[in-house]
Formats: sequence, structure tokens, C-alpha cells
Amino acid sequence: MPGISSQILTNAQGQVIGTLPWVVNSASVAAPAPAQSLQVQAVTPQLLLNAQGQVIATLASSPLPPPVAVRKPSTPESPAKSEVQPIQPTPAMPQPAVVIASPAPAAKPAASAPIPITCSETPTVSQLVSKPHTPSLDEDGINLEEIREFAKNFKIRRLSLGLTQTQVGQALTATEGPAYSQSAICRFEKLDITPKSAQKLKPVLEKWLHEAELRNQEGQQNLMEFVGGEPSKKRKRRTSFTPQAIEALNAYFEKNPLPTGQEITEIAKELNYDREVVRVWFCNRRQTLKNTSKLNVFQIP
Amino acid sequence: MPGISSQILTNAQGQVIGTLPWVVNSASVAAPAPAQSLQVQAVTPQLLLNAQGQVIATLASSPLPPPVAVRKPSTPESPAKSEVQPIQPTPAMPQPAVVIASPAPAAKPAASAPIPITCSETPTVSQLVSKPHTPSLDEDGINLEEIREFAKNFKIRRLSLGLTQTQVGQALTATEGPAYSQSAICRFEKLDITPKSAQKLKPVLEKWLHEAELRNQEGQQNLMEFVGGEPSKKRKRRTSFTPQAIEALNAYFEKNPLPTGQEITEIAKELNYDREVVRVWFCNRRQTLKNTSKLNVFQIP
DNA sequence: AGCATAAATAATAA
DNA sequence: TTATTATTTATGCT
Repeated sequence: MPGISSQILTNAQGQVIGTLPWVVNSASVAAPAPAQSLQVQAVTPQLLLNAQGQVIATLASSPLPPPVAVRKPSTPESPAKSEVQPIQPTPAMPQPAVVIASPAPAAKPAASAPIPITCSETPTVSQLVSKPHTPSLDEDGINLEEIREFAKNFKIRRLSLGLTQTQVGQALTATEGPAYSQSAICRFEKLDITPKSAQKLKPVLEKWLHEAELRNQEGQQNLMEFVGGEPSKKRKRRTSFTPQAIEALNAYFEKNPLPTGQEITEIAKELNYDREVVRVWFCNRRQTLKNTSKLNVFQIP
Repeated sequence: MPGISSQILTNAQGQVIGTLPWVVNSASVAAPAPAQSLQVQAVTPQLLLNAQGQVIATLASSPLPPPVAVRKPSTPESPAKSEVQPIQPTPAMPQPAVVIASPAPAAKPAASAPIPITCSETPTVSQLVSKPHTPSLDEDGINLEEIREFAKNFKIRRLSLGLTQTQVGQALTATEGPAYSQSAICRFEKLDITPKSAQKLKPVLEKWLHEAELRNQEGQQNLMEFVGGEPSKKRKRRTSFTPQAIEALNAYFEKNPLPTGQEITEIAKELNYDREVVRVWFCNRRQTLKNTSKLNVFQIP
């Protein structure tokens, strides 16, 4: 790990934990957005990875493609300034010129038509937004376009901070009260919620995320502290069950592949294993069974 | 959707599948690559997502530095230029003025000391590389630094293509013979292998990935074909639908979100999927649409 | 050398 | 919302 060799940061474990030139941008909501100058410099392999070491992106722009090694990217510099403008209704969308970054492994390139579903149910934000002719403001005066932008942005910023949906949810639940589960975050990001819900959730998420970003600036330690406390949560060591335990588990599984929380607790206690470990064992067991046997044992008719 | 309507492309499901200004870069291996012009256009919220629709990165480009927003940490600037010098024995660690892009959610910031395991076993690449004083070349003349760089790069490029370790492993097994399991790929990326193994694996991975990137340039369809379809691979059908199927299903759904049993049967036959699978798809699709559900949740004792 | 599967994360069902 | 599944990554083992 010679000098800043690339814009990638790795921890002692060799796991990538961050990059240099990138900055989370919350531009979409930025009101003024005057001159639009790109701060991107010609960098060879621009990379962005999240805390999990998951890669994030590369930017094509290599002049002299070195055969193999990572060439030093020119200059990251100029502080990217991003701004969060809480209330500003998003004006018109600048006309972008797009390029398919990375093809969805399974997505068809030309599937342009969204799903103009028109159920009798309350439509979700994503549904409303996808309607080509829909005005940005819905009946309730909610700026759908703005919400869409924010949701998009939120995910980006969340990942840039290396946070999982679960972490965000838990942190919010702690500070804002019990109403922010992992799935809630997931749905918000996917806009799989009604405009009303989204409208209500948005400011909270925005505020929290902004705060998280500030903490992150002061060092990840601060961020983790802000988020949940436990700074270093390593991957749990893989548990190995004793043959006896497995036998017992299988017996239980046979009797009931889907034990209740209560039952799980009992089984765990009985076998002297962590409750969570037992719970996961059942999950994986069902999974395995499902994969092997063609039958959808747990499928609901 | 050449309309370049926005910088984000979404598939029928509304999942983001790409953005405009970004381009997957296969730079590292790209041969000619003449002038270096950025293809990025000024777009407000610069986003990059992978094939899974996962957000990837944003490019800060808002001119007006906001009040609270991301402040540039002290001084990361200038010195950041480092270059990967394949053979150069790693000198001292230049003090990188790096900015932790995203803190590992679980990583300890200061845990500089890796796990200096010193078993009697052959050390892995990561172990060797982490040794501060270890020269880049090991006894066998293997350039550890280079391998480390490549491994890092490999992961990034793999993810940029939206491929999983499993896909890579399967594809390689198909073309190169049975010696590339998912775990093998995983271990390579984590450098949890001996230098010797890494050295042997590297060229193969490199070649394959490069090829995959080329295919990707021609359209993701080509990539998927390259990755999955190739040789005689009896891929068992999963419960996941192909993009084509999803598109078709959505088309049907659009026409009639609540098909009769007869219709379901026909659709299933048409798409060559299990009837039950299709039926469930419709159920779930409808479910997803209605977000007003306030159903009671079951409590776990 | 690599399978089997535990653990982690995101998405969906209930 | 919470519970569970789906998908992917990581690792104990012989």
C-alpha cells in the first residue's frame, strides 16, 4: 500500500474502505446550481467503494491504459461542494445525456416503458413518477420529482457512507422513535411507498443523513458512534455445529421447519447455542431445501 | 430511451439500471485508447449504478459550497499521486492524505495491525503484503504488490460489470475447466491464497475479465451471453425471471393485473415458466402495488 | 482444492 | 411494522 497509490483505501485487512476523489453529492436538491463545472479530472480508473469494500464505480477516461497495473489517477482535488437544500422544490431537470453504465445482468436494455399500472390502490411514488405526463406535483401538492431525486440521492449517500439499510433504520429508530425499519428504508429507496409517506419520511431521512455525513467528516469513528455505537463489528465467526447438534436440529426441523421465536429460543437453550445462530440455521436450512428440491415446500398456494 | 430524459435509466420494474454520463471502463487493459476525453457531461446528480440497480457513486459538481455540507477534510489534496510500480519494493508509507470515503461499518479505523498470523503454513498474499517490511517480491519472484493491486482491481471491475463471484466462477469453470468456484474467486479477491496460487490465477482472471468487459461494451446482452450461456451449462431454472420474461409479464400485467386461471396458464406456457410461479408473480406484483396495507403483524412471544 | 453452509445484506411477504 | 425469503459473500473443514 504504497502511497495513496490509487484512490482506494483499504484497511488492514486489505478490504477497501474508501476512495479519494469522490464525494457524495446531494446536488439534486440543490437549488441554485449555477455554473455546472465538472470537477472530475481525467483519472484512470476512478473507483468508489463503500465500506463493505463493495465496489461502486469506475469512470471511463483512461488515456494511457496501462496493461495491468493501476495507473495513478491525475488529480482528484477541488473540493466538491455539495449542498443540501431541504426545502427547495426541484426545478426542471437538466437534460442529461446518458450512457448505460453497467448493464443489468438481467435487464433488457431497451425496456423503456415503465409499468403504468393503474390499480385502484393508492399509487406509489415510483408509479406516479413514471407516468410520462404526470406533473411533478400530485394532488396533494407533493413534489414527486423532488422525492424521486432525493430517494435516489439518499441511497447513494447511504452507500457512500458505507451504511446498510439496517443501520440507518436502527439509528433512526433510536433517535426518532420506532418507525424506521430496514424494510421501511428499503421501500423508501425504491419509492415503493405512497407520496404521503414519502413526504413525511423525507425530511427525517434528509436530516439524519446529513448529520451522519458530518460525523463522517470527523472520522468514521464518529460516524459509527452516531449510527449505532458498535464501531467494530466483525463478521461473526462461522459456527460449526457438533454432529449431535445437527442431528437434533434436523429432528426439530423435521417436526417443524418454521419454528416460532419462542420455539427457537427453546431449541437454542436446549442445544446451548446462540439463539441467533439457531434462527439462521433454520433459515438456511429451508433455503437449502428449497434449492435442492424442486418443490416449493413453503410456497403458499 | 435515447431520449436521455434523465441521467438515470430504469427498467420496466423501475429499477435503475444505468446512467448516462458514466461508462464502464476497461481501461486497465484497454489497448489503444487515444485521446483522453471525459465522456461525462455536466449533469447535476451524477450517478452510477451497477446492473443490480445498486447505486454506485455520485460525482460532486455543485459549484456553490453549501453551508454545512461536506467540508473538505483538512488537506487531502495534491500529494495523492502515487503510482503502482509493479516492482518497486514498497518504500515507506507516504502519509496519505486520504479521505475516508466511507468508513467500514464494522472496521476499526486504527486497526493498522492486521492479523500477523504466523502459522507454519504457507502465508497468504494478504499476509505477506501486510508485512510492512516485506519486499514486493517474494522468494519466488512473485510480485505481491502487483497481485494485490490486481485483486483489488478485479473486484472493482467485476462489480462494475454487475457480476457476482458465482457468475465469474461458473463462467470460468465453463471455459477454463473446473477449477474456479465461487469460493476460489472470493479467496482471490481477499488474497486469502498463497502467492503461488494467486500468480497462477491472475492471468486467467485478467483475460476473462477483459473479455467480459469487451462484451459489455457491445451491450449487456452480450455480456450475459458470455457469462452465462456459453458452453454446455445446464443451468437449473431458479425462481428468478429472465429480463425478457419480466418484460413480458409486465406487459401482461399492464393489460390485466388480475388474470384468470386460464390466462395464467397460457402466460406460463407462453413464457415457459411454471404455472404456479407465474401465478405467484402476479400476486406479488399486485401486492407490491398496494402500499396501503395496514395489516396486523404477528407477534412473536 | 472446494464443497457445504454460516453469515450478511437486500427485498418481499404477511 | 416485523418476519421471512432471496441472494451473495465468506469460511470451516478434510
